[in-house]
Amino acid sequence: MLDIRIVRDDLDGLKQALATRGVEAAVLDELWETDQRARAASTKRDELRAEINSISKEIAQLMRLGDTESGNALREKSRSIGEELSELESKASELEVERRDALLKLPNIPSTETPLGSSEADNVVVRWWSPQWGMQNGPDIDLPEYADYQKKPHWEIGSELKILDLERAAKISGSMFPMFRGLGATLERALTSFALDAHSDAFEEIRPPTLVRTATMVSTGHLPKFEEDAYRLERDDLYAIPTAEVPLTSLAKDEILLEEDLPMRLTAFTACFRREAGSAGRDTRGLLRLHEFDKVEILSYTTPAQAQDMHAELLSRAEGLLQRLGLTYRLLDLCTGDLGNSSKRTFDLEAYSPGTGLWLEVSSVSWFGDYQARRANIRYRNAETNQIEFIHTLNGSALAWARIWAVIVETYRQGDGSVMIPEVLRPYMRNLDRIPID
RNA sequence: GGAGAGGUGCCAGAGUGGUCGAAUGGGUCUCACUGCUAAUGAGUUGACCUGGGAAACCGGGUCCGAGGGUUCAAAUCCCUCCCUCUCCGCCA
Repeated sequence: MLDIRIVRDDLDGLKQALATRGVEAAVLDELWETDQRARAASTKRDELRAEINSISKEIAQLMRLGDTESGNALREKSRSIGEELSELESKASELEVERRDALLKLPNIPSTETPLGSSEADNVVVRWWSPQWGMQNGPDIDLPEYADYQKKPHWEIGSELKILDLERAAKISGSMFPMFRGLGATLERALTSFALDAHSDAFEEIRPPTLVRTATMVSTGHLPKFEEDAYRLERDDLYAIPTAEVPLTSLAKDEILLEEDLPMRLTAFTACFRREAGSAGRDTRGLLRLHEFDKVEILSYTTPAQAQDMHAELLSRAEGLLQRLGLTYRLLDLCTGDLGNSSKRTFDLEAYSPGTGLWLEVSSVSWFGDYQARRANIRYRNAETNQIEFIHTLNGSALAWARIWAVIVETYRQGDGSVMIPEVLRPYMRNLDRIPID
């Protein structure tokens, strides 16, 4: 959520900033108008309340003195003001709700460093990395050479090795729900332990709930605008989380933190649920797009001053995992048109899938400024000024498993059809070195 | 799911219709006293909205789990919901 003061103080600047993400100026004009009316109404409401408050005090005094006659006269007066007041109260709260709803639907202001653009085609490839060539800057990519036996899509490898059973998963839950079996399931579990251990030097491991209240979804910006994307359990008014970002961001909801406790670093492994409404048929084969997948998330609460360094830290942690897994990836700086609603700046990491020839998004590392902190009402006391300020939130996937699983089985497929296990995972897989063809 | 008890400021805890943003104790911070620590004494200490002011600050409003209602007036009475605890039931 943006600070309403920006609308009041710099409407034109805001129009310009949000135009880069497709917000029309008229929307902001309307919000400005609503704010003016809301403030006028609440000022008037407060005046009437003040009057009733002081009359009530007078009545109390008169009654104590036994002057019931004057008291009753004042009662009558207060009652008639009360009628006027209740009209104003409902008008004011209507306007306040209208203002809040409009404000909740506005996206964040992009960082000045975020590249301008209107769609994912305008995202900037910053650098890429492969085990063969190491780190390279710039958008021009020479892919490592892949053998023909690596160019088999993971869904074929998965059924060949009996480690992925999409048919039976569909029987159980429908399409786009995966089921891993045997060493395929073990691989998922190994990835999880590997990642959580990798962050354990600085991050507190959390196992949060996966079903959350409406307010929790609003805090991160997933509601009210993206209702269609979430699974909802209507009967109990709960939502299935699309990412661990949702519960972790609300961990400190309504709290005032001490500056000395910042930055806070949290990591969590959860299943993630996405309806993927509107994306039917688009890159949905195998594990490319799922309704349910596992992910390890890293998240941080910081002061505004710490945010930039933390963004770099989260990014390098996510990249570090990809490198240790030996997977080719590239780093994208998302443009204003492709940026997530709540984000000021986002880097995506895409791993290369030799089996499909696609770059698969496996991590998204975002800086949200105080946008989510305002929604969740998470603040801290600035030790220097002693003022209470909103914190900044940042988070990133490290990493999203189903797609990583896919890229691993393709990348590490051998000539004989078996899949080599990346060395860093072997301790988590009973020291096996390969998934054999049986 | 059933029965009961409860949710008040940083913490504990009083307060059953007006003088309550709220006693008291603890904590915090400041000052005094003391050779140091401790102890003692005095003072201090909420958030949010809004108007004024360059600012310090001043005025008004809201907030006693949340939302609604009764009343001239609600922490206090009524309704709904949420949460916590105890017992019972069920259960991994």
